[in-house]
Amino acid sequence: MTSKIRFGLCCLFVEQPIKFRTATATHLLKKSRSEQLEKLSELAGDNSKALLAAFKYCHAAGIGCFRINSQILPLKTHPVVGYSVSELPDGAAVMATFKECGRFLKKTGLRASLHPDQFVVLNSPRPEVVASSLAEIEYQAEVAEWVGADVINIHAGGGYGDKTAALARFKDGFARLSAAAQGLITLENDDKTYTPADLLPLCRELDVPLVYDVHHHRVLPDGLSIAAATAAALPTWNREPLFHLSSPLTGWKGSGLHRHHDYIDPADFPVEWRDLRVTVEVEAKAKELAVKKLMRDLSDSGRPVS
DNA sequence: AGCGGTCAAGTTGAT
DNA sequence: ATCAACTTGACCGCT
Repeated sequence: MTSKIRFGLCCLFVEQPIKFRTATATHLLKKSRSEQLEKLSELAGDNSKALLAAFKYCHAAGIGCFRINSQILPLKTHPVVGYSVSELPDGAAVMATFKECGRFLKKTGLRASLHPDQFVVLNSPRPEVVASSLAEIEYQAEVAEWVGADVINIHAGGGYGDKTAALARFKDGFARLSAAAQGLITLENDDKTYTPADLLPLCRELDVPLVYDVHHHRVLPDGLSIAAATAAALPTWNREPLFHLSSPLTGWKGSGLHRHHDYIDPADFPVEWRDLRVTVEVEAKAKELAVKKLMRDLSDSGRPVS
């Protein structure tokens, strides 16, 4: 049975009429500052309400975790149009709705996470990249505090031809985060550069949990079995462990390996995870339909297909 | 209403 | 050299 597994939905819906809005900086730059803030306030207000709807849907559907889009507060840390919520005309209402999301989370036991996107690179050799990355993480930590999210998951960054030096730089960047943000950061193995074996020593040293992405591990293996990587990842967590699962678009042979399928092939669900009490975020293009189908597939048979 | 061009940001690897 | 991929298409301006 999979009753102890909490499945997570990532950011979006395909069937539910729940939409998150955003804006482009190019468009906003044509407006006055007050017009910019008015527009951003409208988007932030809509998104805070959409987030509450997303939480309510997940809870009702038996989906145990929701990943919040980085653009929940659009362009929050943009160098020109960026803003603080208190500047927004409806800032107080926006914050109140986020805090209502937090109360819903606490009441229901739903979990929430954030995943800053590819532009957040704490180990970049370029100071301006690190600076913008720190700002983006601190913004997401603020949102996390309002809504009670307990994970801000990032990748270690680039390799730059010397992974040892690059991971040392990661530590420098991490040290510059606030204590609150440090307590939320997790590291995920990627499909290009950093394997679980690369990251586990760093995770242990910094007390940062490893988000074990089994798809990335299958694409970029390191000699660790799935069982070994799972067993090593679990003790890095001081809260419920969180893993990632997806299926390749075009099967495990040939190209297209890196791309995500609409749904999850239940055979890709590791048997090693079956009896764990963990969160598994489902990365699939069919979104809530894929999460619900996977839960159905795994419970119908009482066991993952193998 | 529909459609095409465009969108803040980094890094890697396939073509 | 260009560009798609990444957690994800959405928005704007034109017809």
